Amino acid sequence: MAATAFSDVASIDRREEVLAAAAECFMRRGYEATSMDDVAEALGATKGRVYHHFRSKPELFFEVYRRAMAILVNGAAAAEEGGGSAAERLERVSRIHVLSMMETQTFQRSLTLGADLYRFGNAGVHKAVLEELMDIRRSYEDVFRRLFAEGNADGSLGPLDPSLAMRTVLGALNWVAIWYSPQPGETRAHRERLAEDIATQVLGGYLAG
Amino acid sequence: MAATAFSDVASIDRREEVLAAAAECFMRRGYEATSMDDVAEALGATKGRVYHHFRSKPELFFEVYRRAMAILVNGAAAAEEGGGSAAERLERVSRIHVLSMMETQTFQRSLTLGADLYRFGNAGVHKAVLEELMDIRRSYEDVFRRLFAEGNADGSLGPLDPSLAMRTVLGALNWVAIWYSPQPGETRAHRERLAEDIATQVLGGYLAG
DNA sequence: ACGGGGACATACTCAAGAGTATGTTCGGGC
DNA sequence: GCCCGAACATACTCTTGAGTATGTCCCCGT
Repeated sequence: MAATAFSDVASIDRREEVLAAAAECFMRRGYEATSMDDVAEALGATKGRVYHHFRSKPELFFEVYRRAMAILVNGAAAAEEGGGSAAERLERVSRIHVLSMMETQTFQRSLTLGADLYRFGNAGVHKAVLEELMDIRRSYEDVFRRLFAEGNADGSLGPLDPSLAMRTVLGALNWVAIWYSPQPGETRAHRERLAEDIATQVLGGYLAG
Repeated sequence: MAATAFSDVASIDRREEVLAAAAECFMRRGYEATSMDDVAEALGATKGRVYHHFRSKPELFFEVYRRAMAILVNGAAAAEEGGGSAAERLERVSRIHVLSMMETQTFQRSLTLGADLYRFGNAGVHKAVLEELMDIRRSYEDVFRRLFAEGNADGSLGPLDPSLAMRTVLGALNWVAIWYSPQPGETRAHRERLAEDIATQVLGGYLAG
């Protein structure tokens, strides 16, 4: 049983490798431009391995997307636990968000690709799954919307339209995944510092003044 | 001669139609997923027409990109002419930027696609052209960088890192092209009002204060 | 009125890529 | 020691799509 469990873990790791390679490829070439052979080549393997773990290209992509969203949702939940004013919680959530953009960049990039895919997804990709993915996205965005509304109520944030504020703030934060490129010799402390700077600057205009 | 000139104008318009259709397709499906047949179908024509005006798919895309950048560059130049403090000019440039994101959304979306293409552009697409396009982009970003630096000097903007500020602000502004969807019955006045709101909110955190 | 070229349409070629069908290997349970 | 299934690799099929080659229409100058 222990051996079986160990084997399962190893198996999961192998699947994880495929997922990570796929995220890398999707980030570099986009969804359509990425071939299953590309993913396999990034693994030093062949298509057989990829198709062994994932039924199809859309399913592979959806898993990458789900993983990316899970990272964000878990991060936000952890950041909200500490309590404090809406502004304080918003600041923590934003910092973790930026940190995720930097440290799991390849996965996070797939979020934009997924949104594009949904916007006018042609046939082939299952509408239902995309709908589900967009729901996850929306509920995550609601975290920000709610925090802005709360800040409006508790006075820690200035008067504003929560939806518009959410969009501009998330825009600035998400953009990090686009321009950020990890520097050689960079430590986690560097990234945390950068994330703090960015969050502070971005939220500066929304604080109660 | 007048007839010839008139004919040229008509000819240019026909080319322009292809360009606009291509921008629409690139926005909806992305670069790779867009086929030349898609563009033709959007025109109610065939590939023959597309290839008559543009040598290849990359060249077609590059033209869309160049057009998008030209709109931004011209807008920024016009917005800067009025003079005033760095903060005032920055506010005007930002407003026009957002307005362009909304009103020429299909073209503006290609900018992100182009950047992605450059990041790890595989063979086929000419590296030299992409390099040129990125130079245009960089010089446009320099407008913002310079305005932040000026604002730092003239005291109209708070102390900040111009490069980081440029990235966060442009992130928030560019994101508009991603979520914005024109509403039926929407007028230009609505968009100008929205652009003003967005620019004001985004820049709020950077003003001297 | 006619010859030529611009502005397309039609009909191909050829390669790439998604998905499949069928080996092959190798470790663990009996 | 044998067998079986997980975890791949190999070798196909079949469609899609970029690019090309060629035909057609029509307007414009001479």
